[in-house]
Amino acid sequence: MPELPEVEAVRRALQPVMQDARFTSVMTRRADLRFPFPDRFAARLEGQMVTRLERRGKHLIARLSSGDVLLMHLGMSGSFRVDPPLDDRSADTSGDRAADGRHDHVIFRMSSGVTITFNDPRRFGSMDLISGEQLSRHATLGGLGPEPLDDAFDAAVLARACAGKKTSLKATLSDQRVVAGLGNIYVCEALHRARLSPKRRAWTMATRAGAPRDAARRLAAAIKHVLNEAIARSLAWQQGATAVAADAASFPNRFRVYDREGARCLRKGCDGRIRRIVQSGRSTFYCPVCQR
DNA sequence: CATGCCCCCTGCACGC
DNA sequence: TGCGTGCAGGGGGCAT
Repeated sequence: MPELPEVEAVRRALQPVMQDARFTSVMTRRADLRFPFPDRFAARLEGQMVTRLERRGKHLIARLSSGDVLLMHLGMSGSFRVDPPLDDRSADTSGDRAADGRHDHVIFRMSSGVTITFNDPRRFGSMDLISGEQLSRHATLGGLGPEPLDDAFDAAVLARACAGKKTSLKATLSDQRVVAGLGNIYVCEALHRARLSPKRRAWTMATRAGAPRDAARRLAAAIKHVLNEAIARSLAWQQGATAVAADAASFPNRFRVYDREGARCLRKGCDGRIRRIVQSGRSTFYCPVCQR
């Protein structure tokens, strides 16, 4: 389930092979992912150079020399695979890669000779091609909240976003309009690190007498911490893998609460056990002892 | 507007 | 061993 850290790791892996390279050929192997590919998708990409590969929340944004913008989303199961030019490949390519080509939906051949393949079993991912003009008033991207790793995102910003919100902290942090890029896993992790209950009402983070409460400070810091840590881990893992992986949950033992129902809380001095509840139809993992 | 819920889809962990 | 069932979740859309 790629969230911000995994998408950022994918961006960094793709950047050297995509940026400043042209699309030599583009092949889609079905008519849609989450929604249909736009008209003339391949034709509009071919011959264009990627001038920048950016990330916003969980979205990948490739700016093209034509002025168009290629928007990519990994959904829940999307990943990219980078294959070197044919004559550079070793004879034995069996083994390490997710060899199932059944879900290879898009194949980019770049002017550098590399092939970039988008694989997505569940097809919750998407690709869209829009003009730069459309990008500036894109409903979803335009509505995204701040980037949590930017300096501009701090306790005061978070507190302001929480002001007046009657919903839970879990639902609030999962809302991409509040802060961009968090998903189920890192919301759980950040709340645990900040010692805040996922059930707590969001408005309790709001400023008091103009200053952010301690809880808001802890939460903003915890969000940054868990994301930075996860990015480092994703990058480290990538080094040893052929696939540009995007499945956070496939890393064993990397979470302190997520998917640890019934296990001991890992906070030093806490003897709680991790509980699983359902909020907005999704699993929440937390420690009822140290998270208040 | 805010909020909650359903749905899309497939792989996988279960239970029998 | 094989089959059925239910669950996982990002985000868009819709009902309340």
